[in-house]
Amino acid sequence: MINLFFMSKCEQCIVRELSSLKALNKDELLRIAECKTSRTIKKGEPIFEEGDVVNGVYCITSGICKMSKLSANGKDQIVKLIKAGELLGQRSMISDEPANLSAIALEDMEVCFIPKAEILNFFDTNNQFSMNLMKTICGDLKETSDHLVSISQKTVKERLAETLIYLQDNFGKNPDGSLHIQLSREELAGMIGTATESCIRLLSDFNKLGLIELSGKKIILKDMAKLKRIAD
Amino acid sequence: MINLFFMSKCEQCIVRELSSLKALNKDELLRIAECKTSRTIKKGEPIFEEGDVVNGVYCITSGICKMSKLSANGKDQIVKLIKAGELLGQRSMISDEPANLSAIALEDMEVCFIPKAEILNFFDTNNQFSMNLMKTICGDLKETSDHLVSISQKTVKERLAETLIYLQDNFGKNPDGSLHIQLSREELAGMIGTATESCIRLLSDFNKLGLIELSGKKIILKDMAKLKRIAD
DNA sequence: TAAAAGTAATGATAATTGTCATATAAATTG
DNA sequence: CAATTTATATGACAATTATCATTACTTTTA
Repeated sequence: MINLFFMSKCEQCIVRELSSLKALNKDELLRIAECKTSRTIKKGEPIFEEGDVVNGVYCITSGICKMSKLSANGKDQIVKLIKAGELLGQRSMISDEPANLSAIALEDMEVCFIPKAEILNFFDTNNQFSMNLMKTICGDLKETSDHLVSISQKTVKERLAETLIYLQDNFGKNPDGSLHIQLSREELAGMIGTATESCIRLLSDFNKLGLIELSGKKIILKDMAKLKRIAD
Repeated sequence: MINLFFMSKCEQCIVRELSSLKALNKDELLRIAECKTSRTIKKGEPIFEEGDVVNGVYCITSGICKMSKLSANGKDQIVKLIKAGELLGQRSMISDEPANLSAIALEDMEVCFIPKAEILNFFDTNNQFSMNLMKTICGDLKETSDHLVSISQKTVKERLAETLIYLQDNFGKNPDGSLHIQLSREELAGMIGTATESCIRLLSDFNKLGLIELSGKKIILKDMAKLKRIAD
């Protein structure tokens, strides 16, 4: 009865729908349900940090987190954002290395932890699963390469426009039209790779030009066409 | 007899020694030897270009190439360098997408092409091979993330020092002590993500400070300690 | 609710980096 | 080998971006 309960939970889980785990059959899901542990993470808290040994994979059931790295000058570069339905920690598990990036909650989160042994077992016995995992990581690699080229070749203004569009496209907007994802100015600066003040200044410029609207912490994209033109 | 000949060639191949292919057994190597095609690429020529459909994987038998992407402003960002012993085109093969980056020879190269069907077959039947491939791609992902943070957070001067050290550590030096890999100033600028003139200027500065020595196209690293300190 | 702490906004200024022009050196070609 | 092209180097200047200082606004905490 307890097993059925857990199994049903994993079966209906958003992570199962969206991630590599969709290749798992009922038996395999049952095994996960039996070994997984759930955790709640509060906004601002880490799931794991750079250098931690992560002996498994985290499934994001709800919430959003940032994957970032502290650089020598003390600034936090956000490499990637992760939302519900995705897995976390796959790379360091496969490479058998400590985490290269910190994962910190941007809102309250629910995550499930699946131990490494379980995942590696599926990797060996379920080709569709390993192929899915592989494709996910390849997708990450492409995204990161493109991000690298963008940071390297675009101006801060272009990157800000690009990032605002990215945030709306990937995390949606609230009923009032503002970006759903809540980033501080410092975090937004960390995403585009610039100083906080430069980021704030450009947001003000965009605001004055009517491209966006700022009300408190909320950002509303007003002129997508022009933003897209700036972003290239 | 012909098969034995080819098999022996693949068995002794540097790519077999160094890449994911080391997991293949004699039978599997024989199959590769039978289906592979070899090619010579001259310096400056592409193996494939951004957008090309690459229906397999290239083994680099000799030579070095750059993986780069043309950005909107016409500059070529070098994302990665690849040398003998490595595989090329794995990501786009697995993602089933056109190449995201161009691969262009920096010196004359010898490459072997292995069709996709063959590789995917090994992927399904040889767990060690798929694990190796996975680890390679995970390694690439880590490297690219770190490169991203470096480009985003370090100054051009820091990145130049870092890149010069990287080039010496990974591609060695000639008998006269100069960097073995031959990059034009434009390419070096494309690696560190800056304008060609800025790159040239900083090389001159490093030269005047005695950190490096420039003689023609050759670059000799003279003061590794100081270069490392600059690179952080 | 008032004080404190943190976050956002803006000005002033400095440092970094890019662009354009031009000179010099090296490589290629007829 | 001279002529042409290409790559490297440098100067002058402009644009972008960072840093530091200050103020205004929000949120948290006592």
